[in-house]
Amino acid sequence: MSESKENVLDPIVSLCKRRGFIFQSSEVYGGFAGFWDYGPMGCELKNNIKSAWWQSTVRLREDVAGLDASIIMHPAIWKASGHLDTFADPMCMCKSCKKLVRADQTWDIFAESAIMEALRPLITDGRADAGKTANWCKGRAKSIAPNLFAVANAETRLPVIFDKIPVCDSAQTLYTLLALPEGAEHVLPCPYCGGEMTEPRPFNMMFKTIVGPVEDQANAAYLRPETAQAIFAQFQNILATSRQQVPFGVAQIGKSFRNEITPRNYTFRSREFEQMELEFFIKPDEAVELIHGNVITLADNPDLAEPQPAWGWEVWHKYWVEQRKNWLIHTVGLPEKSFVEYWQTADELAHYARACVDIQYAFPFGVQELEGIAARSDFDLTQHQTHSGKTMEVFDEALKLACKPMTPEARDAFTQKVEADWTRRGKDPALARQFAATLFEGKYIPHVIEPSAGVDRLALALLCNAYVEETVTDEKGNSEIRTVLRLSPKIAPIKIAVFPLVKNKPELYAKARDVFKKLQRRWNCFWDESGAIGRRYRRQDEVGTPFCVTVDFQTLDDNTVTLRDRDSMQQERISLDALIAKLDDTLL
RNA sequence: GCGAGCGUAACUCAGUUGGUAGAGUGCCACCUUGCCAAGGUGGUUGUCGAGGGUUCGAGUCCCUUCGCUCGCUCCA
Repeated sequence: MSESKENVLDPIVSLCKRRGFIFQSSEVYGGFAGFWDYGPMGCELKNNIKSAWWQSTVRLREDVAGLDASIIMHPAIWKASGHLDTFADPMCMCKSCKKLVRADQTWDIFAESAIMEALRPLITDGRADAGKTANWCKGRAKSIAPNLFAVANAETRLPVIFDKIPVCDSAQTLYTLLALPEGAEHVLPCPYCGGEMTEPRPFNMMFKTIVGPVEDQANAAYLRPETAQAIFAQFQNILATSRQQVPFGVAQIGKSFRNEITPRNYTFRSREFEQMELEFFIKPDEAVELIHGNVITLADNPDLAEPQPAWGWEVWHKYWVEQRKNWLIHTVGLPEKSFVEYWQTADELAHYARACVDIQYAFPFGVQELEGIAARSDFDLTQHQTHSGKTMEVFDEALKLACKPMTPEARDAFTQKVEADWTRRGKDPALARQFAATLFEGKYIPHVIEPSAGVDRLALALLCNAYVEETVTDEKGNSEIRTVLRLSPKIAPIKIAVFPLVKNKPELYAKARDVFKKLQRRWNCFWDESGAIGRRYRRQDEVGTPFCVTVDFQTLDDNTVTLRDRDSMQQERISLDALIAKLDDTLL
C-alpha cells in the first residue's frame, strides 16, 4: 500500500501539464514550492467551479449577499481572530532523533509528568484513584503548558503559573518539579528519545509584509490566512446596505495564504490558495425561543428543504451540510460515494465551535478534507466587538415585540434557564444574565454557520475523479487506451468543440465557421481543423470537452450536424436549433 | 526544518568506464482524408533543473542551491 502510494498522481499531473491545466509556478526559474499556476484549461475549470458556487450560493438565493475584501487587512483583525497567536507556533527539533515538536507540547508532556509526580503521595496514601488522577493531570497539563512555555523566557511571570498549579508554592518547587537545574537553559529534552532539543524557533503560518515606505516591524501586516475574517469585520456595513436581516449570509471567494511547513500532494496543500466561504448568520437559539416559543432541533426530525423561522443552530448547521453535499453531487458532479461526511468529535472541535463537519474526498494519496461546515457560535463577531470596541449586535424587531409583554417573573425564569444552560455548557453564567437582558431589548450578536471550501482542492478532486483510462476496441478488434476526463459538463473548461469534417472544401469550411461563431457567443468553444476527425475527438476527450460538433456535407443541405458525446462516444444527427436547445438544457 | 531517492525535448523515457545529446509520442505546415488517435511529405524542440569545481574535455565525478517524490513533522 505504501509502495503503491508513490506516484499515484503522476498520470494526472502529467495530463494537467501536457494539456495546460496546471503548471508549476515560476518553472523557468526552477519552480517555487507550494505555488501553482493554472493554464488555459485550468483557469477555465477554476472559473467554472467558482461561478457555479457563486450562482448557487448567492444568485439563486435571496438571503445571501456577496463581498470581495482586501487580502491585506489591519493587523488587529488577526489579533482578534486569534491567528496571530495560534499561527505562530514555536517549534523545537530533537538534535538526535530529528523529531519536530511544538515547543508548548514539550512543556505539555513535562507538565503532565511533573504534576503527576507531585500528586503521587496522594495515590500512595490511597486518598486518590490512580487512573482518575492521571486523567486530571493530562487536563491540567494542557491548560498550563502554554503558560509554562511563556514563562521559560520570563521568570517574572512565575507566580501566575503557580496560581494554576496548586501543588507548587515557589520557583524552587517548580524547578524541582520539572527536574530542571536552576538557571539552566529552559529548553527541555526530547519527549520521545530524551535527546537535546534545539531552541524554539517561531513557525509563523502567516505571510508577513511591510505596509508603507518604512521597513519597520511596527508597520508589519499579514496576507490573510482565510477569507472569513473580512466578512466578520464588515458585518455591520453589509447588514446596513444589503437590506438583509438575520438569518442571512455573506459569501466571498478569494485568495488566502499560509506559509505551510510542508506543501505536499501536488496542489492539495499550497501556500497560496483560493477559498469559497459563506458566513451564514443566524439568531441565537435563545432569541428563537423568545420569538417562537420553541426551538426546532434535529430531534424534531425537520424537513430540511426550506429554512424555517424556528430552526435552532443545530438544524441550520445540518441544513448547510445537506446544501453543500447536494451542490457537490449535482452541480460539480462529485459522486456521493467518493466522499465522506465526517463529524468532528467533541475533543477535536475548536473551543468555540459547537459542531464541525468535514467533507472528505478519497484522493489517490488518502482521504483528505475538501470542505468544512462549522457552527462557530458567536465567537468571531464577539471577538471583533471586544477588540474593536464597535458593536456587532443586531436589533431584531420581532424579538423586541416578543419580549415586550413579558412579565418580570417570566424574564427572571428565562434568565435562570439561560444561566443553567450556560453553566452546563461550561460558559460563564455571569455573562448569561447580561446576554438575557440584551435579548429583552431585542438585541443579540448573531451566531454563524460557516461552510468553507477550497477551490484548488475541489479542482484537484474533480480532476482525480474525472480521470479515466479506458480500453477501446474498434470493429477490427484493435484495442487502445483512451484517456478521458469525465468532468461534469457544467465545469468542463471547453463545452463544445467544432470541427469541419474536411478542411479543403471551402463551402463546408465556411459553414463550419458559421456554426462555431454562433455557438461561441453562448459557450466556451474550441475550433479544430487539423488531423483526422477521430484524432480531434480524442484530443477533446483529454481535456474533458463533453460535446463535439462536426459539420459535414449534409449540413449544407439541411442545417443538421453530428453531435458526439464524450462519455458514450455515440453520435446523433441534430438540427442546429435543437442542438442549442439541448445544450442550454445541459449547461445552464 | 531533518533524512532518503530523483531532476535529460511539451509528455514518457534511452544515454555504455567522463569524448560537445537520442527514440517514441506530441506539436506545426502542406497534401490526403465522408466520423473515433495508426496515410504521405517536410519541419519544430533542449544552456541535460541552476551555480560553482575537478578535467584537455562533464548529461556522466565533487560541492552548493532550487524543485519534485517518499518518510518524520505539521496541518482552522
